[in-house]
Amino acid sequence: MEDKVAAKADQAAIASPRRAPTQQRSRERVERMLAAASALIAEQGSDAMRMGEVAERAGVSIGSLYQFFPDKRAIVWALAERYTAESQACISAALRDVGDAEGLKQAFSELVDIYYRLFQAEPVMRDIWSGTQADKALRELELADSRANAEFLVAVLKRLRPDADPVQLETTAFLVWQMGEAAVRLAISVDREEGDRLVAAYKRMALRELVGE
Amino acid sequence: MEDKVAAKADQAAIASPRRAPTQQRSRERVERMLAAASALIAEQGSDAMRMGEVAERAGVSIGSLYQFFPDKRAIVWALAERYTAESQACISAALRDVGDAEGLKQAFSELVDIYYRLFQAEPVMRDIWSGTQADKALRELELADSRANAEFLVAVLKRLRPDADPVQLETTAFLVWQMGEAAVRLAISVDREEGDRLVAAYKRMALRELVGE
DNA sequence: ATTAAAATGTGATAAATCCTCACATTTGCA
DNA sequence: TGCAAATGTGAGGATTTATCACATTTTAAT
Repeated sequence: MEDKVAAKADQAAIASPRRAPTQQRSRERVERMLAAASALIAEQGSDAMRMGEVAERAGVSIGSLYQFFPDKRAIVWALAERYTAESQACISAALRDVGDAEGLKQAFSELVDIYYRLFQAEPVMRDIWSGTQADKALRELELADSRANAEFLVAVLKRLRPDADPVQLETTAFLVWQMGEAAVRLAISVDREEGDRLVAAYKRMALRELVGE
Repeated sequence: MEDKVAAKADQAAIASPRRAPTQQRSRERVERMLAAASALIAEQGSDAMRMGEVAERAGVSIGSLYQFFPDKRAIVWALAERYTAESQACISAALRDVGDAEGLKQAFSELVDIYYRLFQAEPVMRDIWSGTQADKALRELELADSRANAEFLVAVLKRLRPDADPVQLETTAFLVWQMGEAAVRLAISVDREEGDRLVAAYKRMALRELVGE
């Protein structure tokens, strides 16, 4: 019985490549697979993406695909991981040098804009982070990513308000960050004009919470 | 070619029962189908729910199931519609008699608590509104529901601040409402203690936006 | 260079699932 | 009563994921 539980826990944790490509040849092929998947997701969404089509477009057999990805979700996960790594670097850089409230306003506003534009321009990212809730592993990746990003925010807040309750700051930052992701997802699912208004409203709300107390 | 496009557009719009049950017999059977689906979703989630299992548990043939529901999503949609209808009535009642800022605080805080507890207690609702993003039709149902609920809030705000920009009020209410749904979904996906803190933080943030200006 | 082992590649096919359809039965009603 | 509409059935078509036994290529040790 314990085995079953352990196995289930692993299932979510593994997800990544079933077998790491060590040779040059296979590394290139895996790249082609990811590129093919990315293109198909952009065209039809990850749900409509077919493994056979991914293999065909990557110029490999379906067997090869499953050699490196244990299942369909693993491909999406792999793409999602790249996005989170990239965006974390970007966010960390943007918040690293913030020293006062005015700087936070600037940096935060800019980050929201970047995120908004990214979602508008990147169908793959949009698809992955919109369908997130359906996939347990992806959901957890997103939560972990969000927590990591919120930490950057917490670091800034601790500098600006050293006497505030740390737990309170953590909660606020995490909430504000998640609200931001939700706001952007919402904004891209309505028409452009309303989306812009919603993002602007979110910015005001978030900044009021972050700097004005 | 145009036919294909038209058909695809309809596909999302129809969703509801393929054929309305007019006789008593079939109405009862449809209820059994929905009850079976509800139970299975509570046990395993809507994704793992199998049409064959729904039919079996409802004591009907798979053919009967498809007589009244065009596809799997339609069953989930039907359940979702009931929840939205119920909750809209509840929300409308709670906000109808609000006359001043203090009343709004009370009513809003109570609504958030109810919503939070509902998500904790209702696995079906949790499942449906968490996997929302994957299904275009469901996503639109949720958006429409959210807009309708935001309207109740707008009505209150217009009473409290008759000189404010109506468009601005709409935007704020819609955003606040969506953030609330996101906050509750977030809260139930972390441990209880953190979830409580997040909901409390959301309440403060939202109320500050709604009444304090 | 030889060769064994490891890594990689292939595609027919097993398995799971959704949904349809031709036909049977029951109900409402003229 | 009898007929048309509504309802009920479940085997089977169609699609798609994922596996597996076997073939080929690469690595590295002798």
